[in-house]
Amino acid sequence: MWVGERQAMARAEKADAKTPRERYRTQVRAEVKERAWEQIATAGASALSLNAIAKQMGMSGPALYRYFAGRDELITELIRDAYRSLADTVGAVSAAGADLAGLAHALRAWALEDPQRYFLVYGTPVPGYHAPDDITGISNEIMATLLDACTPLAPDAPATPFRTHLEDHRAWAGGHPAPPAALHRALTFWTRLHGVLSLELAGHFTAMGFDPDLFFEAELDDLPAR
Amino acid sequence: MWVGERQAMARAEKADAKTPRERYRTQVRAEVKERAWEQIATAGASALSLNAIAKQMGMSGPALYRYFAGRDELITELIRDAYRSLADTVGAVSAAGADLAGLAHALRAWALEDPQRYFLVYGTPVPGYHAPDDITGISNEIMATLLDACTPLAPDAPATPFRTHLEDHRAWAGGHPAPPAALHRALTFWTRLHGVLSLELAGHFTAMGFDPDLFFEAELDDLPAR
DNA sequence: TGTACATCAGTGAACGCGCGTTCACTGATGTAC
DNA sequence: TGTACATCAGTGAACGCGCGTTCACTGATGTAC
Repeated sequence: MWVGERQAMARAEKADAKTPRERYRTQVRAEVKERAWEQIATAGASALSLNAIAKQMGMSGPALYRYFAGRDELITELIRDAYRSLADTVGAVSAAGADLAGLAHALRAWALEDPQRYFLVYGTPVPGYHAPDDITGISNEIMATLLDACTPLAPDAPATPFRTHLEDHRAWAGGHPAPPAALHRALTFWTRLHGVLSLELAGHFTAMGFDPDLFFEAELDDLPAR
Repeated sequence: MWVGERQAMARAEKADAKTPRERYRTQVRAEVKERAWEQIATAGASALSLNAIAKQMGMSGPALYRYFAGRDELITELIRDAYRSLADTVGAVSAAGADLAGLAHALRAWALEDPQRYFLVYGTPVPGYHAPDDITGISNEIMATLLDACTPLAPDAPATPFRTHLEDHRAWAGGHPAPPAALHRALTFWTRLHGVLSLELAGHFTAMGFDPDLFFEAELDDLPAR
């Protein structure tokens, strides 16, 4: 899409509280991110380049500095959006009354939709990089959804060393009233699904020959006290 | 016993009976890799740079081309070494008679020793990169060790859809005579431990407050028919 | 309503950087007679 | 044993590249009177 066309589209949009310039800004920002995701999907997050995005959009490199303070801000924004998207996805499914299995399928669908987006959230960390604080909030939101789904299950689960440990270390639950067994179940749900999913997304199953869907389903059936 | 031991012996033989120049060569190659690992641990694999390594060793950049055809060959070699190290670690523990829990602890220790090395094997894949074929062999070796450990357990496990599916899709087991339930158990062992481990290594537990050791132990206790 | 001014998107040139990689060359080490 | 030659490690200059980022500037768009 070339520059004039974008401007024309922004002008054509009506009935918004925003000024045309503001609408144009958000639109360009969105397209920059769009191209960024494409680039990440193609060559990985470490290959993301502002200049390449600009070229792809038919603009010069420095133009993007009107929209992002720099490469780091763009990446941070993408990570934030990824978390946000996951939290929304899982939150919507939960609000629609899904059980744990429903959450699991939603999570898997979200991951398969864009594997590199999943890895931006749960993949190999870059040593030294620390995500901004507000992302912790979104992360807690996701956890809260899991806890909601786990709380009604098996309230009389037996105590174990880890569960009693969790009674004293439940800060991460952010005040959620889930019993220790539910906390444990949420953690297990999270880590086990991440285990299957990340290996599947990384392609470790492709050469092995079995059906990832069936394996995922089997792992779901084994979730404790589903 | 298995193929791995003979290969290890062959490698040990190869290190013998070398001319001084050959010994020097292997020594420099080893130091290059050493620095490479340090660099990866510090800034991640995508930041690995031949010139930086050379500078760190007090040589000029082009000197390294005596030892490696280029950056790609070095990275491939590092990945191979990582797989090799994991296969040897897990193979040695198995040869010493460890059970599944023993394997799990060895795996975790190996991962914690150098998280970025773990991620080089099981972390975010770089789109487009394909590991050379001989790595598949090492990967199979690791799987074989897991299968060895899983085979004697619960030979009369009930059939499930996935287990019957595995009966027809067991090529990845490389002719290993494990029954379907053992194949399933090996896969589950692998993915579940990867789930806990990779999230721990990526630092997702640190802000949560609970003790990763206890969680790992709890996950081990939940392994089916341990 | 038209005019004057302010705002802002986008450009092109430029800077400095570090990268991977090649090449012709020097000097040291090993080898054969 | 010493001498002549071959091998090989390492250097420094150089190439081309793409990156992030800054800067002064042009033109278009919005705003106030």
